[in-house]
Amino acid sequence: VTPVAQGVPQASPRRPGGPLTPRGDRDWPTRGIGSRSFNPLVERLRGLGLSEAALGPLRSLHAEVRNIPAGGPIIREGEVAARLHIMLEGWSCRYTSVDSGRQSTAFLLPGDICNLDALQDMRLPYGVNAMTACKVAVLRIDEVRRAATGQAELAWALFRLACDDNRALVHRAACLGRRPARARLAHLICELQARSAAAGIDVGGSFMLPATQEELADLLGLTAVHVNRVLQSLRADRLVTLQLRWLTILDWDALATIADYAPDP
Amino acid sequence: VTPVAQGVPQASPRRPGGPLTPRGDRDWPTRGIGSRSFNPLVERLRGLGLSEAALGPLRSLHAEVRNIPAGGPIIREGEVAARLHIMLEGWSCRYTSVDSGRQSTAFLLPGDICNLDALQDMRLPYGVNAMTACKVAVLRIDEVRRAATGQAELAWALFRLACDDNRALVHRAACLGRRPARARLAHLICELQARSAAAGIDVGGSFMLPATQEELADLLGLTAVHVNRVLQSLRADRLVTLQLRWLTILDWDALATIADYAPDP
DNA sequence: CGGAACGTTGACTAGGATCAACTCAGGTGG
DNA sequence: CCACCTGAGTTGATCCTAGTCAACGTTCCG
Repeated sequence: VTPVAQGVPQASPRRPGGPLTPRGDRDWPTRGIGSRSFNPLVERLRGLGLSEAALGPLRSLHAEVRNIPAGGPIIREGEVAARLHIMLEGWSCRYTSVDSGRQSTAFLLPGDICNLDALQDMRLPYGVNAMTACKVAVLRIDEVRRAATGQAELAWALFRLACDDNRALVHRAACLGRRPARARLAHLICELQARSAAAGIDVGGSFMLPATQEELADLLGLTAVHVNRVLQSLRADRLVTLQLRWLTILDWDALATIADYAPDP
Repeated sequence: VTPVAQGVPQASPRRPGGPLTPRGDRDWPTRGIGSRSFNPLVERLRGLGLSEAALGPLRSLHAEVRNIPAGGPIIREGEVAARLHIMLEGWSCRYTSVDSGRQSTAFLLPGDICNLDALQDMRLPYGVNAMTACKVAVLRIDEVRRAATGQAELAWALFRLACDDNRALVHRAACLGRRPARARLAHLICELQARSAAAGIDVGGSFMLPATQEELADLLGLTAVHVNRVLQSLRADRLVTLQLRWLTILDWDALATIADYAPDP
């Protein structure tokens, strides 16, 4: 075997210490319940320009906060979800199992609602898994429904959120169906960079990417091995750096070109 | 060339006469406007169990009816859509263009709303094309918005519709990302059969499938050539028949097994 | 120390794309 | 009426992207 000199720093899978909880802890018996009386759904909707008056009925709702260790389930697939889950901290992914593995349909970041459609039908066609240690707000669906009853502005805002989800899915489907692996990965990187920046958790062109290569593969409709290879090629082309679960974009323009990435304004 | 005896009746692309308008007419100058004062949105929402009282505000809306010839555009991609489109007759497809061709995200049948999310953002990331001659109801978005203002039950129903769309998209993404061509096609056939049956436009195991192989390919994330081959293999296995744009399922169980199809109850 | 999880790399395979040719039916225009 | 064109379907040959299988390195952890 030739001692390949890549020229680009290789990824070292484990960071010595950092913001990310190690993946090893697959023991999630303790989901610490730190219940307070604050409500992230209110914050999320306020961000959409909802009036304080419209938010009123939600205020009284009690949100439980759950801590889920990395790798733990937030929502089990096929579960009848009696609760609405909202990401507070950490990353998770929404996935659907098919015969040959799983397909992720979204990465969920702080502020994202895991199972919005459970308000309409509690039988979910997907599961949600924590990719890092997560803090998740949990509200009882029946309570949310009750609070929303007769609240037109609120219902309209939820409709809005569902439409947003919709667009993201349309986009993802288009990528999965018609784009080669390199473009898909490049696009994902651009997208996550933008989302991290929007969430204010990036650091000048760099951001934390806690996903395993296998988790990336699940989202991209590829295998982990192939994600690895494509990633290597992006590294070789000096487009990105990924080490210690921290991704840096070296050449945004080139990457965006490959990705055919267009941020929506 | 050997005169291959397939044993299975080959598809003959053109039916002599039937319900389907020929694809040839790519001349859509005349979009006959037969405006009446009826409202399909009301019908669609009533189907969801909305009360008559809640439907009231929508009743006054004026719906225009447009006739679109086969192949014509219902909504142009990238258009800023000032109108909501609802399928009345015929089939259309919602697609998104990407560098290498187009990806369809849904086939739209009578009753389906083409661009529900336009109520939230009129800049659409997709277009809609008529696959057969279509009759489409058209409502002005600003009017619908105005009529919906303050109507909680109505907004909630729209939210519901968006969530339904959402599930379909999640499912499609999973298929695109993780299933081989044969399973995708088989699944699509099962799905369309079910939708046709639900719409009451099937005839005992058979239904009209007006889509071109290229249009199927766009939805399935394949090429037309490959769709053809897979279709041939399904025919050879005596699972389906497709001729004159009329599809018959010969062995539902086998097909559903290949497709891993599970109808939602 | 041994095992688990993750990343990396190589060799090989296969599913689907690409390119190209040909058929067939319908429509058009000379 | 026929020549020609177009759109759709079919088929073969070939290529290539991505999957599969396998081995190995590393780090972390019990």
